Amino acid sequence: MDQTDLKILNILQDNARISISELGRMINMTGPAVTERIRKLEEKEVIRSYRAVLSPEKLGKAITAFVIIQVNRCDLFTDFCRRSPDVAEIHQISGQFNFLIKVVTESMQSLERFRRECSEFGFTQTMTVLSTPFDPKGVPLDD
Amino acid sequence: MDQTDLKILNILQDNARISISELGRMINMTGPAVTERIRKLEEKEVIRSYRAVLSPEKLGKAITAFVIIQVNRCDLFTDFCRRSPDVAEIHQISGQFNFLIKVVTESMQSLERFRRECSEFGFTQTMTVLSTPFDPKGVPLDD
DNA sequence: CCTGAAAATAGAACCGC
DNA sequence: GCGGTTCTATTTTCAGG
Repeated sequence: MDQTDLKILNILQDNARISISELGRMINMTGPAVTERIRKLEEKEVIRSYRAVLSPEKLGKAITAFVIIQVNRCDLFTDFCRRSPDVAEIHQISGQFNFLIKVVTESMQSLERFRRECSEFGFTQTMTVLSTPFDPKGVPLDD
Repeated sequence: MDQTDLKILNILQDNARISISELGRMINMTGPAVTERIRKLEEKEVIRSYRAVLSPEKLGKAITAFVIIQVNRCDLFTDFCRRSPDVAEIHQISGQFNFLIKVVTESMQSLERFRRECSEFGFTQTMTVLSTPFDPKGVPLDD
């Protein structure tokens, strides 16, 4: 894991669809050398995946919210979240509440429906997202 | 925005580095047709970006936490977050706390340092991530 | 890590529906 | 508008050094 790898990661983090040859040009390296480095970074799972980032609002999901919840049956709740199309992320956390989940859903109605389902598992608190000042950053890498 | 677009989005959401021709094969469409649809989806910003998803832990960022905070000077705080390398995400939220931020940082020490900096802006509460049962899902699209 | 040739792909122009 | 075809330039892959 050297400077070159960090450069590659920084570029792919910003533009996952760049061609290998253009990436190579940017860092003065030939295609095969870049390909091999990327292969190793994928193998070590430094790179986990390549994803297109979509706009939920333009796909009928107007509401984003974070729900924290205090549950007993952790496995059951995790399974419920895995199956729920409204759950985008789930994290087990320290503190009074033991899960924080990110919900992306159609409307306030569907959010409320979801929250009610959740309350079967424990006490919840909902924080609706009003705005997101800037797009999620990737992992900051200094090369 | 039809079934075909949804199929394309689903595929790119899962594998942003797939070749246009393979994508075309998967949905029985020629390359140029796929390219044109993707171009329009990018233009409409249904597709916002293509990103490589990296493992923070494998890049020296062992700790993830969510911090909620009650601030008065919103702009100042947002600028602070924009500049901080520890802030991965920021959301303005409803409720007692008005911001929720996702922090990805080296260690508990650096998290505590960050939290102290934050407390200049207002009352904070930190929820450290213990585990993430499953990787963030994309936007669920039924085609 | 580079080179070089073969295979695959992407992009542009154009056609028909 | 929509997608298909063809042709060319570029890219990717794989062998070998």
